[in-house]
Amino acid sequence: MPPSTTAASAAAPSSTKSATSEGSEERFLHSPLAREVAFLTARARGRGNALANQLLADLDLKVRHFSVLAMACSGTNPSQRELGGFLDLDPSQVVALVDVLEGRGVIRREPDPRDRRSKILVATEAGQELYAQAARRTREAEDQTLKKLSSAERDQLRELLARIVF
Amino acid sequence: MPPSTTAASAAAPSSTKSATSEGSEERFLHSPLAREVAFLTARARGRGNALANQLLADLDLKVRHFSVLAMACSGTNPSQRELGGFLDLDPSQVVALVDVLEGRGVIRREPDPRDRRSKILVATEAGQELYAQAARRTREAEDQTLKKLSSAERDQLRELLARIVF
DNA sequence: TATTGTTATACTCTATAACTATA
DNA sequence: TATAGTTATAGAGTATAACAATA
Repeated sequence: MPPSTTAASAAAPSSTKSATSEGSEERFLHSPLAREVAFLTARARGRGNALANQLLADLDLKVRHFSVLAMACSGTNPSQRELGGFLDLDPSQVVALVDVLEGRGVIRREPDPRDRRSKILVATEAGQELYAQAARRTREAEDQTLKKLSSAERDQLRELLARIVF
Repeated sequence: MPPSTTAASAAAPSSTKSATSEGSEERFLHSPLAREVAFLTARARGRGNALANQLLADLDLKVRHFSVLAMACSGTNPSQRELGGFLDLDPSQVVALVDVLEGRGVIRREPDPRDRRSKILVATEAGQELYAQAARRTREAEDQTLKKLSSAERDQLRELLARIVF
């Protein structure tokens, strides 16, 4: 998911919300916009991202960094270019994210035997451990996000989403 | 998708992509990340947003403006605060978006009889027309995004997404 | 001639705080 | 005292162009 932007606001304390703002949700449920998949996915990603960023905060990670770390831990040995393509990240963004994670010693840039221009991303020992902790938190975030769905419905949602994005 | 950000890059010409980047998608399909709903919704929102922004470009609209216009046309008479809550927009962002749309003469700020602090958003005649044209384009974008799904599957996806975000 | 990673830069989007007018 | 809208500002996130090394 990309990015972490809407994070803070969306996941912010809901304690201070006014009665008016709260009750209006129901009123808007039948608006045409509420039926658009684009709107629904945007909202889902906003909420999900916000929650995940919140749960990852104590590891000093954001979703965007987590995604890179996850791919470095996946055993697929992605090049920076490939990673950017998969995560919808600009090559320059990949550089910045990898710099941070490499600076923390959790991933490494390794030379590609097939192409000396390319750099393969792999996780270090410490990276695998950090990923294990982080993945626990993102699983918790997902579980909370999908709490209204049964196990079968969750699989169904995953399958439908995968079909439209791959 | 989200707002417009990832737009350009994601929807950009795919003609120049290297063979390596293209083929790697399949290799990453079995990575843990590809099974996370957060990742899938992020990617869906990114692609959808990019495509919608592209199709709305000739109307000089972006998804974020379209969303505000759509709500102003919905007959639900949202206040700016309510709109921000529904669209996950900061109050200050709402001001900026409404300024633009009001400047174009497609929506109006009307006084709230119940609360003189609040301002109700409604569409003008021109706004309704612009919305009609824009909605045609977003429907086209959605149709293209969901082209691999049957009608029943599309409804199912909408229903599942709605359950987790409302 | 084209591509990978990199850097620098600008632009968009988002978040924060402070102000006003109402409540 | 709290809320709606506004303003100004800063910060993330993202996109663009140009460059060196390699293909």
